[in-house]
Amino acid sequence: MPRRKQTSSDLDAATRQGLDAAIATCRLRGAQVTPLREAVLKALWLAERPIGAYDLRALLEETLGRRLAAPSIYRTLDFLCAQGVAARIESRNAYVACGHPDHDHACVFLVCEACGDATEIENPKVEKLMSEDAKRLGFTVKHRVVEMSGLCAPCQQLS
Amino acid sequence: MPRRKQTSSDLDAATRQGLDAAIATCRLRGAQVTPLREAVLKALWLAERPIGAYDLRALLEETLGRRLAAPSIYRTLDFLCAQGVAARIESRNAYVACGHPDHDHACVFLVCEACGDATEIENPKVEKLMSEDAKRLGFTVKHRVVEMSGLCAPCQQLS
DNA sequence: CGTTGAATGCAACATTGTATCATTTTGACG
DNA sequence: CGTCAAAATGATACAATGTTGCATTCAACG
Repeated sequence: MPRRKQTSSDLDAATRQGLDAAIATCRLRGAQVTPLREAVLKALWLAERPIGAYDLRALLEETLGRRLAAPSIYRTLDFLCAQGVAARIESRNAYVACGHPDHDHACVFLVCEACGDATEIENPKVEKLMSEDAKRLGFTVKHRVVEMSGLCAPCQQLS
Repeated sequence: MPRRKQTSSDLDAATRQGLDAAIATCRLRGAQVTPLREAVLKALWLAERPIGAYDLRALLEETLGRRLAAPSIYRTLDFLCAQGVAARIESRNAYVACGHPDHDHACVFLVCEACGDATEIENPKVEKLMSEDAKRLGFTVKHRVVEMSGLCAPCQQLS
């Protein structure tokens, strides 16, 4: 009987790849990837869109078959965001798996108000311009939030 | 005894000017500027930095001398944000008076983690690049959130 | 005036996020 | 191995933020 990785056996190819890459990224940095952290990250990947901390908790309680306290969720999400393998969508109080964990970057999110989907893009020029603005003011940037809300292409067709 | 405008008699010049301009902007659009809305906007200007809805309520309860329900505050803030004379800082759950109400624009905020001050800048290039990204994806943008958190110049000196 | 839609008041509640401390797990080291 | 310290998790309670629904008041307009 062939042995398959427990972690990613029930995921499609792209998801498995992203998840495994994220885990590898954390490990390379010497960060502990505990079962809880892995489960939360996997749930984020499976959700495929931004999901609130409490919804995420409900999902996990289902799949893990046990109760999960709010602080555990938040701590884990903080960890994942700090590692760059997840991101918080500020305008939605929600979290999403991040597809580009390796290089330090500012994600730009396009969040559809209709379907809730979030598309993550990168735009180095935007980052550069923002950095220049900050530098001109002598401001040291720790974190960037760049989000657009509106209607995604598929949802516009429906209206 | 000279008659002075009640609204802005106890404000410095720049604040009075900004507040009056914001009120004028709303009126031009046919929006009602009620006493509550004016009081909230004035409090935002006086605060000079992002302030949470409940802190704002406490301030107003003090100056107005009466109780103020949470929904009243939120409705008023929603109105002011919709008019473009205030803005919500998503990464802080806070609100701030907006200095450029007339032209439709995406504000960029630099929020200092130490002193809490928020500097509002405009960068048409950033807006343009973001719009282009959205257009390329067929995404219709309704709202933009662009924020940077970190340390402002004065606060860096202290460390 | 009276009527109508907008704005506000009010109570209760829902959601989101934290503080604190006890307990368990992990990793390093002798 | 066994032990010890640090990290991670569990658990309870609570704080902060935001909303729903409905009653009431206000203001514009004929």
